[in-house]
Amino acid sequence: MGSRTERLLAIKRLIANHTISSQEELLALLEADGLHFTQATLSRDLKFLKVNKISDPEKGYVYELPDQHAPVNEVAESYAAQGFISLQFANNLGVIKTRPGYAPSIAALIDQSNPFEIVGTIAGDDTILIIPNDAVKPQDVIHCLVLIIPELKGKLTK
Amino acid sequence: MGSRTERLLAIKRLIANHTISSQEELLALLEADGLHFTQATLSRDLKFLKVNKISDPEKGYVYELPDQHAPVNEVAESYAAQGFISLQFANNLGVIKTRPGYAPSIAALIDQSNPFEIVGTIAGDDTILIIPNDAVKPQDVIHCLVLIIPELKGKLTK
DNA sequence: AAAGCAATTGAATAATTATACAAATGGGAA
DNA sequence: TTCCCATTTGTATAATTATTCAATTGCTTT
Repeated sequence: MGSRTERLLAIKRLIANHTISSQEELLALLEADGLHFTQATLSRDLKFLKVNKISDPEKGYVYELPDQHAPVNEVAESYAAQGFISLQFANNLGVIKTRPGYAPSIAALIDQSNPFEIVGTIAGDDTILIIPNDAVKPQDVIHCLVLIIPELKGKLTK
Repeated sequence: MGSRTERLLAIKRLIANHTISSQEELLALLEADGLHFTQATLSRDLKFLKVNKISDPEKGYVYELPDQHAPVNEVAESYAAQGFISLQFANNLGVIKTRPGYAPSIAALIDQSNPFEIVGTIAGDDTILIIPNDAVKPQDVIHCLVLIIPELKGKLTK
């Protein structure tokens, strides 16, 4: 079951919280989390996640998650954030309630950043259905949404 | 003389204008420009220039220049741009004239982004002296300043 | 359940990038 | 100039990352 997804989530979390400069190093952290696999797989995962390697004053180069925070203009983003009302989960499906008419624009933001955690969204007028990937838990979806629309931070209860 | 600097400038220019995914590839472009040296040197140069390698939909990963456009807040930037009057060169020294009192804040922006082309700046009240690196030509300094303060584009005559 | 197919993975290895070390180069100071 | 010292560079090699290929795993269909 969800082994690959679980691993991908762990990789994202580790890169977000640590300063890591090689696959070997990341591999060790994953081992410590009980996830056991090889460098070849990790190399493929990093490529899949579009992880970048950027200059770091301390460690030369370190891994960095791509900007989920898409290059969409900020106006669209704060407009969308304004329409957000709530997020709830039923099993692992997410349902966002918005002010009337806001659902499509918020869903568009999510679709554009296209995180692997979310397979797709369906927007009506004031409701969005979020379909998470296998083995992705509500908490992961929430984490993801905050990266996409920073304004949501705080509005999303755990 | 100025061979290293010339090479660094060429590397920046090539990375800015091409989509390059390996040192070997970059090396070939430099050869085409008449610059001849080895991969080891290139590796060191890329580290020196803090060039990043980021995910690219077409070529997997490609080199990207670091944001000279520093993480300073945009307010400071547009404020500074507003005070700019002119830039002139005497030999290879640059002199920026600003409205009274603006020199320090503009100089601070330049200092913060710390491009290798500029060794340092000295700001009075309405004048900034820009001291370029060996072999760096006015055109390179101009190119550099536009990256740091985009608002200057157009205001800077070649 | 068995067959078929696509997706995932590991082991081995290829390809790429970084570095140790020695040689060369480029200024100053005497 | 000559000596010294620091910087830069190439060669060879180490370290790191990507990929090939075969094996395995997971589903779907029959």
